[in-house]
Amino acid sequence: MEKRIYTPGVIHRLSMYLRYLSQLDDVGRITVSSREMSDAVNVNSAEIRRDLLTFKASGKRGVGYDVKALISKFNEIIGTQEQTNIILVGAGNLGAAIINFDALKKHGFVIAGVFDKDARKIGKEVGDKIVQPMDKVKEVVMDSNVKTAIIAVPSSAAQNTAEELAKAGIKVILNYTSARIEPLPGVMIQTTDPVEKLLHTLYYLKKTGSA
Amino acid sequence: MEKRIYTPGVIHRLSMYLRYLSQLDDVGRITVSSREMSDAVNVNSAEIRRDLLTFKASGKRGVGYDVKALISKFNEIIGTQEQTNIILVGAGNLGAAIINFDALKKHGFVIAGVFDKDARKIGKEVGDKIVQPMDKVKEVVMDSNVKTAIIAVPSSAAQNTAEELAKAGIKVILNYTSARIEPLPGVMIQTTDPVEKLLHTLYYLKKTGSA
DNA sequence: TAGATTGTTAATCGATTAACAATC
DNA sequence: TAGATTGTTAATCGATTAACAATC
Repeated sequence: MEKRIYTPGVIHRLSMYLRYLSQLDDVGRITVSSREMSDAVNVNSAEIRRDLLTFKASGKRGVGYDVKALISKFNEIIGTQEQTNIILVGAGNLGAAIINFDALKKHGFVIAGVFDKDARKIGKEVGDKIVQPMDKVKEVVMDSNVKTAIIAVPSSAAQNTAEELAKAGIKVILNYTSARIEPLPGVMIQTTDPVEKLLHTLYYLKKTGSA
Repeated sequence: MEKRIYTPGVIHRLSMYLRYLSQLDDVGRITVSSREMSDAVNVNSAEIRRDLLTFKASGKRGVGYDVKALISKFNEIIGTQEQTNIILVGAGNLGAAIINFDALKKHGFVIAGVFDKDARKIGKEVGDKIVQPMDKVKEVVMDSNVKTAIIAVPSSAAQNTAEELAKAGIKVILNYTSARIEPLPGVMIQTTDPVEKLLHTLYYLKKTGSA
């Protein structure tokens, strides 16, 4: 597995490149220039070349880059090969949406268990997973060597859920609610508001009068 | 309405400040120092002071900032007052999750209509909205002066949906799927992958060996 | 006054972009 | 060769941070 760590900005552009390159590959394109990629993904062509440089992907002057070579290079960097088990707490709409995102699978993350507090949800099938009660978390954490949990419960339940997860041995919590979670000893907490980027965009559109 | 446009970075920090300040206000705190805020939201205290400067929020040296004053200032900047109507296409899990985010409401965005192609979903209640068929989009766009639509359909349907929306008079599309949408004349398209930030964080954790 | 904390400047850091020689 | 496009350097831009005088 590629060991270098890139900034979020670079990784973001990388996913955009990948998306566009897959489209090209689908229609049988062999090479692509930084100019073309620039037009398609709206990133300055010099920046693209510099990115490709840091990814150690090289092209042919006067010709461009090999589409398939870039795709396999990028997939390697994103780390699709190595599987990482995570669990998901909260089988509501947001949780269900997360289960169904193939982007997670595509990036090598496997949802090893889905949990919910709501007795009515337990035993139900969501996506291709069966919802389990919270007291099963510990077992799954041990059995599947899980360190990371995504919290997608109602904001009001976020803090409680985090504390339960900490007790069950979870080391990293991705808080996918809009509530702040108080620090817990020995646990890394990352809050990611699910609509944040949507809001930024809307905010921008509103201010510029386009929305 | 405050007319200045701030960068996504600033707005992101602003929402974090707001979240923390509300907590303080709830427990009756009157003032807060940039140091305290810094500890709570993990942003350098100098940066916080500079942010507050650009927001034209002032404090008292040796004391700190007034909590309530900051809150109302920030709400003003985010533009909660002025309502903007938008529509949502796609009443699946992701769509339902979007409807239930009060963050949208809190920032002054009103979902004026929810639409879906799937005949089985039409007429059903999702959140507090009734799902309508796609051929009603035009009507709602006209009646409620809607320019902006959020697309939360399966990736495979994104392009088609965008084209239909363009025909119905939509000017701005927020593509909340992981598919790329080809440019459409007269329409601004913004793609926001719903799990992107989640993936970045996971990617980072994986590479550092913490996940 | 003494201690704390703001307001603000200047330094640093990192990311983006322009430009162009190298070379296919 | 002529045209195109990479690879790479240097310039620019913007965001973050350290530092500290002003002042509550």
